[in-house]
Amino acid sequence: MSNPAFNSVYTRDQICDALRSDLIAGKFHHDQPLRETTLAKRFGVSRGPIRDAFLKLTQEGSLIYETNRGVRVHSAIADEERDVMVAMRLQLETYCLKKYIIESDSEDHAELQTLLDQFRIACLRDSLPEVAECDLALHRHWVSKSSKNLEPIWLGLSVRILMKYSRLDSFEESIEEHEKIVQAVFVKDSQCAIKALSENII
Amino acid sequence: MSNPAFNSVYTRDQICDALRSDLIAGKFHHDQPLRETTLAKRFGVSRGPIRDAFLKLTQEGSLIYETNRGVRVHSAIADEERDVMVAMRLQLETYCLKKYIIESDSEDHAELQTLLDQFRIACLRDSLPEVAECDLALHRHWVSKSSKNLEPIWLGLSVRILMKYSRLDSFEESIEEHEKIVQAVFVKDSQCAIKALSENII
DNA sequence: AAAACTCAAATTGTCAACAATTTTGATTTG
DNA sequence: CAAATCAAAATTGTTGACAATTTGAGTTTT
Repeated sequence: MSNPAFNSVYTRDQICDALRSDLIAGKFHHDQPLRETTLAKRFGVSRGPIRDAFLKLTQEGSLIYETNRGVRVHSAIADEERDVMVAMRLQLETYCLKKYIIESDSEDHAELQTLLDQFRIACLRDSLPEVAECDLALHRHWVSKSSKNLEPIWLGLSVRILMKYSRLDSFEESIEEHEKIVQAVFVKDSQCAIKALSENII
Repeated sequence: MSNPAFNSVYTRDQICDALRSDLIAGKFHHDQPLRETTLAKRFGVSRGPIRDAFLKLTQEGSLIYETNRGVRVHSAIADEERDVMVAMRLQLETYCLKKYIIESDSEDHAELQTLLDQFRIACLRDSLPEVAECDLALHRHWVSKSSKNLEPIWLGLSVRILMKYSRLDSFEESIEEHEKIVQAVFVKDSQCAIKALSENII
């Protein structure tokens, strides 16, 4: 929320990421319109980069665009639709995690450990936006390492799924789930990792 | 390819659709960079709308964007990745088709019939770009009617899958497959429609 | 001849201004 | 008073200009 007017050199992608975080964190209402000029001021840029970010987020599915009317936050998805998305995401991540276990080296594992630590810290802080972001970053790690082609598809799914439940019931439980996955990855136990993953993504 | 300079009032989305068709039809090579100015001239607009279209296509996954270097056509996906995408797409369309069968009215069915006819014509003409486009339009019909939320995700998957095989082996076979699906839809035989769908999406 | 350097050309990034459209609020009309 | 009308304000759409960056050809240096 606090964006210093000075030294604000936001790139397209940074603006996009910042807005996505806000969306996941539920800082905007459903159907709330987002105004180009308002955000241009907030990020200290002109409307061009803002429009770019809007288009990306629209394609991801978290914003809706209508000609001459701009974008607004997407309305909530139905439980049924969410179920379909979850099943698709699980399919995608299962493939990526298997591949990751085979191909990852110790450097990757170190990075994974860091992401897990950050996730744990966010949970302990009880900060929903941070937890959601760290959750996303953790999963993104193995997806991104496994397939640059699947990554954008994964992101679209995950954002919508996270938006639906801005409420992760129990943070402690969530830590345990992720630790289970990462542990299985470290010992290269594919089957166990997939099992833990399918319990996490629901 | 032939775009009259006069009366060229392309909107963002039209440009996006036109480029997507070209991409699916294989009119650009893999890794070929797309230049903003070149396309701006072709569509008779300034660079702004072209950038918008690039961003959408990038998010869909058919283009790759690098800062200060613009976009280029995405490189081919691996067979493994394609298999994952196909499985995801099938899952998504299965849900949509079931829902469509329940909810569609006679007006929808008339539209569906039209799309099927157009697909048949394109096949008989032996024009790959047209066939690909009609194929997409047909499937898009029931996806779009069933879920505006799933539509963008579906599009991203389908475009990449189609790009991989710009070669549909047999057009006659493809007609039959689609006729089977549509027939089952008309008589509201969900099970049969899903079966035909799963034979079509491979 | 290969590598490093220089500078112009091509290309993308950003912006501010203006045009077109939609929304808002006040006013008129029945 | 409700509905229709109209003008002003807000907002998006598009453009051309300029800045920043990358690319590529030619030159120099080793």
